[in-house]
Amino acid sequence: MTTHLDEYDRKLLAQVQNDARIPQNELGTRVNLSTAAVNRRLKRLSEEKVIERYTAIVEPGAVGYPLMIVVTVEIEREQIDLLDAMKRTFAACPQIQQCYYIAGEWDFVLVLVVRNMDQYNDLTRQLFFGNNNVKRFKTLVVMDRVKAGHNVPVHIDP
Amino acid sequence: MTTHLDEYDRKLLAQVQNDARIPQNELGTRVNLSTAAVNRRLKRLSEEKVIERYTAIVEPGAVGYPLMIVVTVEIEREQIDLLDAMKRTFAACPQIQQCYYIAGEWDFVLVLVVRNMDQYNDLTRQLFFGNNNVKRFKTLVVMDRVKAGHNVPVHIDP
DNA sequence: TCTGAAAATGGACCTTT
DNA sequence: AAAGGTCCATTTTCAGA
Repeated sequence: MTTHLDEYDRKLLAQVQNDARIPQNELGTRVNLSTAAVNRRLKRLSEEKVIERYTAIVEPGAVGYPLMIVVTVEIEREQIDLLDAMKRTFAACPQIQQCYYIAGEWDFVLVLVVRNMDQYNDLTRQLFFGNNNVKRFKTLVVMDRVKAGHNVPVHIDP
Repeated sequence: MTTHLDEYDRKLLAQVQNDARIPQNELGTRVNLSTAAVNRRLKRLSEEKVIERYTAIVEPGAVGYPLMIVVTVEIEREQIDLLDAMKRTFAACPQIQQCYYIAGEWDFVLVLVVRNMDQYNDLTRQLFFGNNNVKRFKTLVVMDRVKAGHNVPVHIDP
């Protein structure tokens, strides 16, 4: 397990989740640390994989993927090798942004972006109709991305 | 609409989605541009909001939020002010990472992270049972985060 | 925490198409 | 005009004392 995170670490994480390009001296003034201390802490947080990675969030519409779709998938049999193959297939599909394996009525939730409905139809053929371990799936078309991101609350209480 | 993106832009976007901390001279050698050209293009992509923002991805388990849950929500009435109020409530909840307003059987899909089931129960009271515009909701507990991110495919064909 | 070297960013200016 | 390249000043990072 990770070394316990103190309040400085939490404040830093809150900041860099919002904006990863704030310079370390500015972070220092915001959280009341020297630049060097900020530098060491961020380095440690990356090394310990508390910070997994840094990324640029691209607006899908701007690059020609204006349509977002959530899909729930039920499979036929939860045989381990079939399951793993399925996970690999989903993970390898560039249009699939997120894939979660879940407990309950459904087995997978996918979040994906596509150019248009035609492309989504093609994908359903490849991923679902073309896979005889898929029992059924349900398509939920996103009308409004109200909130998107992977920000994790880092404060003690809430 | 945005100025058309050329192949350089697409290559740069692919790179910075994977790792936003690659220095611009390294990006330059990878895509065959000078550092200054890379700098100018990234600046433009940010200004045009093709790049929405830069962020650090934090591992939820490392900060005490090991449990991820997907929730589908059906509401009673799609009255515009009620809907907006609901969106604001969901957007303001720090445990909710993503909130999508969708067409079809359900009205919202939420992706959230919590410390444990107790905290999730508390949240359901606040967000769902405590809101009389929520007709019903379904809880999908994530067992495996197979793939997570917001990477958008940036290449022309696929 | 402070200091300084090395690295990275980003603007000025000139050249090419 | 639009975009690339080189050069250089400023800013940022990051390690040693």
